[in-house]
Amino acid sequence: MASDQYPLDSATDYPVADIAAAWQRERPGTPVSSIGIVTPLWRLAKLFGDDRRRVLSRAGVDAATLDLLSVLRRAGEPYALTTRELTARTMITAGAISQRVARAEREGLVTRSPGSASRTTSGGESRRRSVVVELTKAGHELVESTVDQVLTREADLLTGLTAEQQNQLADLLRVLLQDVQRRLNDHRLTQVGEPE
Amino acid sequence: MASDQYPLDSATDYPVADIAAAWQRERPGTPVSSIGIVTPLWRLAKLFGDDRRRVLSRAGVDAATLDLLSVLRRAGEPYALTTRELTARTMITAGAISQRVARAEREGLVTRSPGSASRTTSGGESRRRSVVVELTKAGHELVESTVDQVLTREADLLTGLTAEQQNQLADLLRVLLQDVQRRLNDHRLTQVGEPE
DNA sequence: AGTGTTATGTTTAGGTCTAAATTTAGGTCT
DNA sequence: AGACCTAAATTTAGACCTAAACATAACACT
Repeated sequence: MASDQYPLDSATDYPVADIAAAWQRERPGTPVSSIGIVTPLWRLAKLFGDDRRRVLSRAGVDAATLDLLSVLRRAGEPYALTTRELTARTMITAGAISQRVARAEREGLVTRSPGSASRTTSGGESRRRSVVVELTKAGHELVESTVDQVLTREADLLTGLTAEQQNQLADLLRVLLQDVQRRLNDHRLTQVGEPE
Repeated sequence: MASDQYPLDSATDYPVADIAAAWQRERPGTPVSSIGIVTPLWRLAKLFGDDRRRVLSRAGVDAATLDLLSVLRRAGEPYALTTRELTARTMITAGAISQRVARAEREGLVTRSPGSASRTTSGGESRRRSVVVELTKAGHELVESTVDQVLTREADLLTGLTAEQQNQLADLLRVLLQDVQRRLNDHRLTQVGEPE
């Protein structure tokens, strides 16, 4: 049976509201105000992530690799970016990019080549050492054959909200994301712990 | 320098809107409607998760362990639950729970003991074999000393939204979460791929 | 009681990530 | 040119997770 393994229905019986209530009961005064947002945010991210992984496993790819390929594909011709640019667009560390690229290269989905001979590109940005990652034919095809499937699936999962609700939600998330990013760039943990 | 490593400012320069636009440009017809919700959802979950991890690393705990301890703490006296109950409340697989508990036990934060002699508990639920995980004094103290810190920090990160916006967002997320959970329980991938 | 079934837990293999250490190439300065 | 500097990329160690295989205790039924 499958339901032994999958926590698909997990936490269904433990609504987010109960968590805040439990803290209040156990530790009156606990600042629970964030729970109503942060917890469902995590749960939804997990559900969407797990679902995407399962959809992609049929195509023989993992979500991390497809993410890499998608960034390259979206960049448009010639479907090539430096490692540095990949890091900037991907929310993961440079080390993780290295590993992603190494895996994808091993599978023939991308190629890696020493970046252009520098010599200050047209602009003025002195690209030091750089590695250019480029989509191969196989990589390109893999994106083409899976992206619509993934995005269609995810759109389906959102149909529980009306179009208007979806717009509202998207707006709120956009605003919050921007603000949180700004905050984290400013005081990066500066005042959280002890005065030093 | 630290900013080499941390992708804290990551994707700041690549707004979510650009992703959908890029797909439209590269592959007209791609169903991009979900991107405005799913992508910021993931980014926010990652930002909050990374931030929590950093806050907790000062206290010498990892987020996964604190999550386990918190569930036990919130359950109230006697701060003990079976592995099965933990799995139900935690959104991760039974195997992962085993590992979390093993780690926490190794650090003296919880104890594990063979469950009660079954004998159909008061209700009618015939608890088969079960393992009871219980918070130790050290585990209890660790929760007490970190929870407020974590929750306060997260509430701070949300202050970019007005109280009303926060309520709206929480409502939408609650509705969506419930609906997505229901959908995943029904057709678990049933009609996604090829007809078989 | 004996046998099969099944709920429950644990282990293992493989994959991914972060943070920190390390390597390497391009630029700089004298 | 030679020594230094430093950005960029990679490697490594450790943590965590899933999926699947495995182990085992309780139950049910004859």
